Parts: sequence; structure tokens; C-alpha cells
Amino acid sequence: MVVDGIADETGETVDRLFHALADGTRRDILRRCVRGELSVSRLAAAYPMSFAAVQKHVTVLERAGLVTKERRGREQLVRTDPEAVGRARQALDELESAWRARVDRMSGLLAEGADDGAGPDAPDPHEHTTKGPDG
Amino acid sequence: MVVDGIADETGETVDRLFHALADGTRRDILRRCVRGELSVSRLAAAYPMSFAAVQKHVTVLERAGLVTKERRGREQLVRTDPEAVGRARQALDELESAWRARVDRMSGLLAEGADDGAGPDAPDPHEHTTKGPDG
DNA sequence: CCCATCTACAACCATTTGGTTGTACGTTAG
DNA sequence: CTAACGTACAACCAAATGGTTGTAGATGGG
Repeated sequence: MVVDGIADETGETVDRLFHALADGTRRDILRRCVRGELSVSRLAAAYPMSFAAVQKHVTVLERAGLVTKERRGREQLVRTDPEAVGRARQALDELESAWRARVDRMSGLLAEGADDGAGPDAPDPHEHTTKGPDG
Repeated sequence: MVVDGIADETGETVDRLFHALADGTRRDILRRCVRGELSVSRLAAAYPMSFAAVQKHVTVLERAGLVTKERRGREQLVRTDPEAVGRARQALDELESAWRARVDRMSGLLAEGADDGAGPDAPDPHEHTTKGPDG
């Protein structure tokens, strides 16, 4: 069980996941490849763009772990990984749990009249690793 | 309940949502702004980048509907919108429901030996509106 | 074998992104 | 008023993105 698989040290796994989902064509490919594996060329025929462009989209989805490719003869069959959406959802869960935990805690603190002021123990750099210059 | 709010005709709302989430700095900002509103300059102090850069990140989050800004005096307080994560989750739900529906339907179709018309010349354009040249 | 198909990949281009700096404007404190 | 703070925004730059075309390597059919 790869716990770090969801969020590695820099969060680049999550980056790839959401980035892959942030494109309509790629989301559409995901939907299409659920009803059964489709070859890349068959996919390409469905969009108003070149084969190579679709190929790149599939690569992005693959690197994000959202689809898998399997070769059958000269074709490359693309299939969505059902667990992948679960992974994306879990990434959201982690954000949301931060929500709930904080909000919940805030209620308690307010009850005590305390003020975390978002200052004292706040400067705890979570990750803030955008795509840094060293990227 | 604004159903269309989740996915407009071209899906660009979903695009913005996932794009905003596809960056570690922005996800970190979301986490920080849960424990209470933070001014942009206070946020900026937490990252190894300029004020203007953080300002841009906040703008991206705002356009995605993930945070709201409220002016207090000369400060601009940033606060995450708890419902926003719910919206992202729902976008995932829509993808996942496509999964389940298709898979479920496939079982039935296989039993009938029918073809649901996923054919190449029967492209059912869901959206496939990447960021087209017209966009 | 020869040809058509499917894939892979490189080179190239326009636009976007993420970052910088600099400047201008509103607000609060002295 | 003046100075300092916080914000807004424009101009600029390097790198990534999304697209194109072209070329080359496998695979399968006649």
C-alpha cells in the first residue's frame, strides 16, 4: 500500500492528477474509455484534432495514472482506471479534512476566547512546491 | 440549486476548478485560509516568491470559486469557500457516475449482445472543448 | 514481399503560465 | 501632510502547454 502515492513529498503526483483533469478533451477521453478499451487512433477520430495531439493527451492521462495502455497487436488500447477517480477524490478529501479539522478546532478556540490569529503556530510550510525553478 | 454552476456548456468552470487545484502553492493557500481569513500580504510572507506572484495565485483561486476576498480597511482578506471542495468533488462524481453507469450498462448490453453505438462515426461529443483556438 | 494501418517521437509554433520588477493608488498611523 | 503599509496592475521573461507536421518503426493482410 503506497500511502505516499497519493501525495509525495512535493505533491507533484497530485499536481499531475488535477492537471490531467483540468482539460475538457481529457475528461472526455476518460468518459469514452470507460465503455471499453479504445485504440488511440479510434479515439483520435472522435476529436477535431490530429492523432498526435490525442496521443499527447493520452500520455498526460497515463502519467497521471488515470488510464492504462495495453497493446493488442498493432493497436494500443486505452482504458480508464476506475480507482484513479478515487485517488483524485482522496486528494480532495485531504483538503476537506483540513477544512473540517480547522473549523472544528476554531469553534473550540472561540469558546475559550483564544485567538490563533493565524499567526503563531501558523508558519508551517505545508508544501508550497509549485513547479519551482529547480523543477 | 444551480446544476449548471457545476458544469457549464463547455466545462470551462470545471477546467478552472481543476486547474486551480493543480498547483501545490495554491493548494497550500487553500489550507492556510481555512483557519481564518488571511491578508494577501500575510500569505505572501509565507512563500518564497513575490507578493505579486501570490496575488496571482489568489486570483486563480478566486476565479475558480475556491476562495473569496473581502476588504477590511487596506487589507484584502482571503477565505476559502467550504462549498468549493464540494463542487470539485461533484465534478469528480459526474465522471465517476459515467463510469458506473457505463459499466453497469455494459453488463446489460453484453447480455443482449447489442452495441451501444460507441462507434467511430457515431461520435457523441460530450464536450471536448479543450481550450480551443477560439477560446 | 508490398502496402496500409497504428503507433511513437521529434521539431516547430502560438499561447498560456508562473514568476519577476516597477509603478500607481487607497488606507492607516504620526 | 507625510510616511509606511497593503493592494492593484502593467510590462516583461523563461518555461510549459496544446497544437501542428513530418518521419520512422511495428504489425497485419493480400
